[in-house]
Amino acid sequence: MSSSPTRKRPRSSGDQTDGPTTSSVARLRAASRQTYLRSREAQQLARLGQELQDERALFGEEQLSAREKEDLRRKEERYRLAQARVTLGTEVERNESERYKLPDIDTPLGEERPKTWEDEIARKRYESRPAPGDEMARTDQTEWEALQIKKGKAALEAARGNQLELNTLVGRDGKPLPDVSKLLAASRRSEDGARVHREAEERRRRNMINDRRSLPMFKHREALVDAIKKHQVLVVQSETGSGKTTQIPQYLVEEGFGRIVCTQPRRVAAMSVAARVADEMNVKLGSEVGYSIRFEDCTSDKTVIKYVTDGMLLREFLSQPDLKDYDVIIIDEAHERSMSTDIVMGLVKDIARFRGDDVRVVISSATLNTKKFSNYFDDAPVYTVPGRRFDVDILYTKAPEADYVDACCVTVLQIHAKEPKGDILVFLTGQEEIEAAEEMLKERTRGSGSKIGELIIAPIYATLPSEMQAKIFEPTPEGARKVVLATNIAETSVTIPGIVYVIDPGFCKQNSYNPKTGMESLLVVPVSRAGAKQRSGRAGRTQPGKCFRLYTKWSFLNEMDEDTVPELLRTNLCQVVLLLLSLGIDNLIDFDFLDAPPAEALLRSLEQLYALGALNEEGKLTKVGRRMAELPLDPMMAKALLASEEYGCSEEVIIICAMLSVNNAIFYRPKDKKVIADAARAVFSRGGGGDHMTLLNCFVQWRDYGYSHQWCRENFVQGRTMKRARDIRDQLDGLLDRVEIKRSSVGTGSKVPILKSFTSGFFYNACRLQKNGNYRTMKNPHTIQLHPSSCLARSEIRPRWLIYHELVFTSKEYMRQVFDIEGRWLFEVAPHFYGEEDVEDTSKRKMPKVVGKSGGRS
DNA sequence: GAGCACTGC
Repeated sequence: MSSSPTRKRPRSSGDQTDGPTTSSVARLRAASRQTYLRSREAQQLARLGQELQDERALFGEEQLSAREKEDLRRKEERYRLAQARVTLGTEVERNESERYKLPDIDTPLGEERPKTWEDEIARKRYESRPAPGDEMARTDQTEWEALQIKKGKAALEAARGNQLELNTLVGRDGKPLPDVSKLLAASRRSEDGARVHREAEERRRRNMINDRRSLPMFKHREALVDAIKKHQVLVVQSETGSGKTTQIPQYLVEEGFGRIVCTQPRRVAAMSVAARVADEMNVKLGSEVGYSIRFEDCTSDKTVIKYVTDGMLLREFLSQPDLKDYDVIIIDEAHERSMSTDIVMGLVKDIARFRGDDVRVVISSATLNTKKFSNYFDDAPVYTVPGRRFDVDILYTKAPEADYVDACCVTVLQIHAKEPKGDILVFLTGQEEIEAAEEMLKERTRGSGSKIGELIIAPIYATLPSEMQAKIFEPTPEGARKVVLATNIAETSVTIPGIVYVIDPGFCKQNSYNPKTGMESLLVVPVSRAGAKQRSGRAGRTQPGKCFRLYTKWSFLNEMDEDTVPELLRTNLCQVVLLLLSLGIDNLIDFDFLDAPPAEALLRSLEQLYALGALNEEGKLTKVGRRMAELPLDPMMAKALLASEEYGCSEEVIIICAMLSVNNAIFYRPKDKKVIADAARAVFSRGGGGDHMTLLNCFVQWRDYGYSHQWCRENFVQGRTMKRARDIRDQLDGLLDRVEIKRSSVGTGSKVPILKSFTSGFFYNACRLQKNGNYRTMKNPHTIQLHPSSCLARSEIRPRWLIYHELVFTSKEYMRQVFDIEGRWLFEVAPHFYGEEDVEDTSKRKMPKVVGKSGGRS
């Protein structure tokens, strides 16, 4: 239709600054998708039934392996249950008494309540945590992380093209094999086993040594070590698969360098790389080689190579501003430009000057744009090591695509029909699109099952429960093809084996922060050229691949940004500013950032910190500020926690802070069980107090049930997320002494002190009900909506005053995580911020005036 | 009356 090469899309990056303008095409698309999704829900059950029939018809019982049979049986059971549920359907409320309930655990006073199997599991899990430093310390990680490590190892091997190693991690039946260490333990039971194991172990070691020697990095060993000896700061540029992360630290140790720290942007990477290096060096993980991540320090006095998350290293600056414990600091994956990496680089640049020849710095990046890093570090030399990856054919469309979800499905089907064997990875922006694409693909492959091979559809996004995420790692059966529908989680965080084709529509959801309004926006924007390259690279990990870009080459060259805007330039800086101040960096405007954030964002952060009492009039850190900086929380939450001491409810407040820290991923809401899931959730909201008390009730109930996984399933709560909240709660609990907060609890039924504590931290986020039913913020008057996920969005009564946890612009300007307060609390907790006249109950006096005026307002 | 990319301490 149009000859112009612009692509139709819901919102382009240009719209961001123009405010919430939506093109009519996008509106229509959104509307039709809504309708589609609604009708889809009704079809869901019928489809499951159909699926079962198909499966029975396609593969008779005799062709199935034991595992597939088991799967089928489960599916049938699920179908039976789902059908039974539908007949109950909307009568859930009334039939409450007939539904399955957890056994009553109330017991007479003074009696210990009987141990249920959940308790037993919780206890075992707890007790089985190995001490730090244990071999292959698989400590208190979630299944997801355990899986990730396996995957990380497999990916590492796959990147080296070593099929043998891969097979030792994933068996032929697709089940991940147990750890080497577990195999070892098992085989030790017999003499024979011990011999078999020894031989296998020797073979494995020989292979590993050969592997190390065959890495591209190996040829550069001497030159690289020399360069590091010669130059204080060295930038190493190399593609993934060259072995830089695992090899450089080993080379340095072999050459007699002292203690080495290497940062990683992700926890799992730090753990899996450390495990790999310990294995290669034939030492116990946690001894000479270790890792340190939040909740888990797996290092010892002997540790010479330590892998840490960049956020962790940032925290280390607090206790050791010159990092004198380390002789070499390696900043890996610098090209990702995570917020912590950027700050760490700024601080490392500083200590490099301060410490002089006593420290070595290596910046490691995968992009070609290493010039920037080099310039930043006073023209440090760049050492380039070629990577080892396979060619990827890049294909563009001739004309822009109007509906990229549809275009993705068409491309998938084309690949499936015409291209040789190999799995497909599709990048979409979010859960909604992934679900829509999944449906579309299922619809279109229905009935063609026998003509072309089976198409296995596997979605993956961060909030998908871990059991379902595991599907993407299952090997594709012979004759079938797997298509993975992913968010940008698959760009960096997750590596999926066997991908040969990548489909890239060129969009992703990106968060950006507006310091003026304090609003975050989560909008669909075009990816950068660097992002597109990253995506296409996912096709060439194990063999040559193809990448289908659903946009024109012209768009790629002319419309896309070179690089993704660094995170530091599009986030709320309060926490960063507080950290830098507590490191004694007072003049933030002059701090040497790789890319300096807008001065406005810095000023707004300083203003907020001042309002919270973290700074005094001179902009110097106060005692309150120093205590706040100790807490791994957003300053507002940190303030709420400090205030909780006064209100005698620190126990409750740390729970809520922990629950707020895990991102909106607590309540799971399957499409086909919305009603039940919502009902389960509503129970936690009884007793009022908004979303904050809902979160507290949820956690407390989970705890009362022995942190049971079964309880989570019953209540549509994500166990993985709760586990994380518990870890954060425990960490905060451990920090209470350090920031001198007494443990205190208000017990049940008393919510006012808790809400007042949060008001002390979040008074800036107060808003008031307008006559037209909307809410308007107190500062920077602005009309905002209650997010539909809030428990208050459903209630009949609209509270006069609300405080929100965060403001996010998606389709509208929404406040998320909200609780109701009394206006006078604002004056009570923040008299420096609100006048008495701001918060007095003006309903009687001013109402007529407001009514008269409200017609012409936004 | 209607919705949540991804990390990290």
